[in-house]
Amino acid sequence: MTIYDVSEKAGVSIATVSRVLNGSKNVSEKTRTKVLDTIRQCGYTPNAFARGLGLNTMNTIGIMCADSSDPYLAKAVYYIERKLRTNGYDSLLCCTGYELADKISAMHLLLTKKVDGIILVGSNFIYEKDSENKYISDAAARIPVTLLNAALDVPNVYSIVSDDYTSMYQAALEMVQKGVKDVLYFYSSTSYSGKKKLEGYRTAMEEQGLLSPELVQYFSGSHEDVHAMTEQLKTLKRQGLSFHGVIASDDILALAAVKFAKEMNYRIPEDFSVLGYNNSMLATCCDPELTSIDNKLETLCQHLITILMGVLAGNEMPKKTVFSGEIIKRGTTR
Amino acid sequence: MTIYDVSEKAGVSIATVSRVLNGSKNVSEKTRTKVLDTIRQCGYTPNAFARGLGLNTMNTIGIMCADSSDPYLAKAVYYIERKLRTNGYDSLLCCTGYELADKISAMHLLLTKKVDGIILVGSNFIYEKDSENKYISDAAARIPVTLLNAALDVPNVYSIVSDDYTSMYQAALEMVQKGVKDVLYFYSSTSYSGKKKLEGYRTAMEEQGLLSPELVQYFSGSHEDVHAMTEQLKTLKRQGLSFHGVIASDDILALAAVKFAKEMNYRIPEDFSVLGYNNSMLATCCDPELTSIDNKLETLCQHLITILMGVLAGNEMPKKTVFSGEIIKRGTTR
DNA sequence: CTTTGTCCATAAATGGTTTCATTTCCTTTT
DNA sequence: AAAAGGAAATGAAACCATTTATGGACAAAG
Repeated sequence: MTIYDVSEKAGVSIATVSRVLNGSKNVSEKTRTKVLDTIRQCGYTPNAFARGLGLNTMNTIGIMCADSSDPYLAKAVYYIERKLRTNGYDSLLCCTGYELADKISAMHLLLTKKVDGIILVGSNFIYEKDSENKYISDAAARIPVTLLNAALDVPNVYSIVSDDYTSMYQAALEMVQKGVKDVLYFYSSTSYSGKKKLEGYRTAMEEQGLLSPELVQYFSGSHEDVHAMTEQLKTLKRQGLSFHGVIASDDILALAAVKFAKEMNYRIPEDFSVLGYNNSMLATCCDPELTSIDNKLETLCQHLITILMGVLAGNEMPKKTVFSGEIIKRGTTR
Repeated sequence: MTIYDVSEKAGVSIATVSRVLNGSKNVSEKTRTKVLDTIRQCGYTPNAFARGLGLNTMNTIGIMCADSSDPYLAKAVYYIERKLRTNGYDSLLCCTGYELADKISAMHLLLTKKVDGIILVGSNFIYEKDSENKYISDAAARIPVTLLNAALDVPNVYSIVSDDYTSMYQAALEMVQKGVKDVLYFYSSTSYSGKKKLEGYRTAMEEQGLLSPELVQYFSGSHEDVHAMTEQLKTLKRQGLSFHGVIASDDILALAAVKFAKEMNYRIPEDFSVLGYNNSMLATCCDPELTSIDNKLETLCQHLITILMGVLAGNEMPKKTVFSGEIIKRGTTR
């Protein structure tokens, strides 16, 4: 069943069928109903590939995500996909992993498939060196690229970020002011937003004259291995490091800190404070429940889609948008 | 830059360029290198839409998932996407939500986009009535459909399931045999696999003469609302229901049960046993850690892809494959 | 009688793949 | 050595299903 069959059956040209299909103005009511009837009768649907060829688009957006099984990124992908589809776009998902080479090849694949835009979900797509971000600017030379939780100042790249720096700065400041002097920073990511968070903590502690290198601890193990995280904290304790609060770059690290505190028989939050990040489901799974920073993921995603749709419609759009986070106070802080 | 430009520059016909591109046999080594050189020189890439039109495929698989932000489904989507791509297929993701109407329209969308196959991730796509599953058989009349964690006996539909019935049966039996007589079943899903799990519990309890309707409790609230889950258990207790063990259809429900037990000052597992399902990250986040049933998600996904690839290659493939689960013993059971 | 505007058909363009026919070249036979 | 046969290499053209530009027919208005 092709547009030719329809045109023949309806006794009009294929151009007229196309016009009816696309709601073009110059079609008489009589012809319109006649064509629509024929289409309904024989259940015709336009061939998507031919349509793509003619229009040079199939209304598809490429979503790149290092690991969509990470709960936070999964939520982002979910929001983005739903909002894209309500805007008439479909999502081609690429889980790239964390290797640059794999990201580059996934990017090539999406460009080859002729998507209309690319969304990079998560801060791990931006690297230190400009040369390592070339794959992004190259793509942006062809189609708009949007970044969630990362920023890059390059033409045709649009960044949507939450103000992780300030969130962490305030969180650290608050914890110190509540009397926790030796606050350990526990992190597992050196990505764009990972750096911002660390910077926020550092600045706050420095201003209070409390910054110490041993209090900044990197966890290099698997992202889901709560055991190993707890173990690392225990080892630090055993080595004589004193800390009565943990600010974590992530709820799961925070959860490990809570586990650690319990095993040490500290009272939470009286003897030991913990602060997480992302305000994920884990925060309410924990006992006591985690105080965590919410970075308004859905708002970020909504805005990202708005920006991308604007760009695709040919409008001028802001290159970088910053949203502020919010500390959700629960049981692990005073 | 089209295939015509390349053919002109290389002094051959477009057919030859196409043959070189697709690794056809009948091309002399001399022309092959000449064409490849020209292609490299001018950085030509075939137009994906034209290619799709010619081949009637763009090597894309549609993935439908009610809620890809659910950790379990997110993991499944992640595995599936990665494995698809290593097999040369891309993933068009559709998060449908739980409404049948939305599933149907997402299905239409995927068919319109001419994907080569459809994967339904999660057991919530199968309904009681045959008429409600019509959207699946309709799709299967056109392209292969594969089901993860659900089964449907319809031509061109391939089901990959874990044996939830037996897993639950054994888990319930074991708990009873360890001396927990009043085991409450706590569930939140009435999907295909949800029913199988409940059936497993029911049969085991019935065989022991311990089945009681009040011990089967449905949670109707939000999937992430641990509070409400715990609250429901507390209410039951307050109403005089006696239970010293909970078998949950999901780790998060199990986690709520652990919270409940702690608030009641029960010792786990001495006074109170809990068993979860999915062996998710939550299981090791909990304190004590959850005993949980692992249904080998990655194996299921791997097999699903193998089946789908086989079908797409034109091979005869098994219509239904069943894998058995495994109880991962941790701290919440004796 | 010309102009304007509406409606519609024709034809070109989109960028590939594939089939079929033809040429080329090598081997075998006479 | 010439002819025939066959396989490999190549090109021309058909085909895929649409959009869009162009232009023609016809009716109403000036």
